[in-house]
Amino acid sequence: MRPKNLAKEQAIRTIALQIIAEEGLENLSMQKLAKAAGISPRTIYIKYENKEDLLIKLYIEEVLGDYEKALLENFHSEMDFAEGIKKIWLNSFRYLSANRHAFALILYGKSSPLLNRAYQQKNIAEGDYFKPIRSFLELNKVRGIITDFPHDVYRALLFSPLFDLVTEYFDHMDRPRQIITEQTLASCCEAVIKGMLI
Amino acid sequence: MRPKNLAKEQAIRTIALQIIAEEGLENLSMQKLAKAAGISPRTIYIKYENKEDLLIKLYIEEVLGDYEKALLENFHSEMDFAEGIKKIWLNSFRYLSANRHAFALILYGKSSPLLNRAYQQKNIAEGDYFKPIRSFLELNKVRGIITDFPHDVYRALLFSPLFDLVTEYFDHMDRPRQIITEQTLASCCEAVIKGMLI
DNA sequence: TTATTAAGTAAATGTTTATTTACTTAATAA
DNA sequence: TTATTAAGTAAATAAACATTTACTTAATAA
Repeated sequence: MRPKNLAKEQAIRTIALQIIAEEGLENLSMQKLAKAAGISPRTIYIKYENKEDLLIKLYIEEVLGDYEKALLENFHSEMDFAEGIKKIWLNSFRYLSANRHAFALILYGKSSPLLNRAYQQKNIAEGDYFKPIRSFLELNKVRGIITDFPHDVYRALLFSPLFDLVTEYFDHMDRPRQIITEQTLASCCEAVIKGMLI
Repeated sequence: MRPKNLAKEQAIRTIALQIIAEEGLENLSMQKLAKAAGISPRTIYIKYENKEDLLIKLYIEEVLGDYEKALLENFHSEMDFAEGIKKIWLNSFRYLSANRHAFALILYGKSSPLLNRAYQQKNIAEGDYFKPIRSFLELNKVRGIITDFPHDVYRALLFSPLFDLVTEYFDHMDRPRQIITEQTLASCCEAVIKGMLI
């Protein structure tokens, strides 16, 4: 039996993310992807059932999976609160700024009904969101270190300003002056920490 | 000369937003839109040059224009800081939760390169973002009430957790239990205020 | 060596796409 | 009343779309 060419599978993923980041999800077509990856359209269908399957697997398994791994590096539920939050922010920023094409698909995950639905289903199956972060917050809540908010509020405070600044970071990179730095990010992180502390 | 039927123009906008919210921007086609609006495809081209023009005008002029108006209702640059922020949050929440189809396009504004570019160009032409909010923040900064952050950080803290919670609010409405309330939002708003105060 | 089998290709499929053509309608201004 | 004109329609166009068909290739196992 002829073995799979893993470089081709990788090319499909890489080029798909590139097209999504540069031209938008609404301009990704199977033929364009195949041509840009230097393969036949049929080859995409060896691994993926159809276009929706490709997008969902790319989003859930590849992109979110990788991001989750990077996010939690050297993070532990028992860390000091401020240290833990700073670790998450720095891990996120490092990963997302080094993977701007992946970041583009993460952003689509918030707007596209297809990807959004896939994410909800994953959460129903695997639990709401990154477990170590959930228990970290729970721990600091019961210890009386942070205010008792619903988890949605913790998540909103913790991730959304960070994502917003990463977007801004890329926008500025494409223009003359670059305003957002790791230091800007750190100061925003401090504000978030302050807002959560009792 | 035959006069324009304004109801048809309105239908194009309303139905376009509905399709984007329910099926995604990537599944909006001119023919689907025309059929759903009960008009001929040609009629869309009376007002809009092409599909991109329709999307950009819908986003920049209709949706963002309306949101900006709603946002600033009864808001003044000279307001007390906490009062001002709460006003913005409540105005936003009221508008966005009453206009979920518009909100869907606002979310695409953050992911779609087409809409994102249009937004940048609007900002270059008209100034970075909502002017009264900008001067409100500037005023509170020079008065020593809030920490001196770059404006991108203010914006990230002020708007992105709010948007995140509105998304969550809609998600929960589609499922059995509704968790996010105006009160949840208010508690997140308090955390944001706390994080910004000196 | 050769039969087997999945990987992979090029080209074709039928459908959907954005946009246009050729025409009709409904109002106004003369 | 009627000529004019933009609004509007239905149907057509050509390109692009997702997916499949029919075939070839490259490895393994016998």
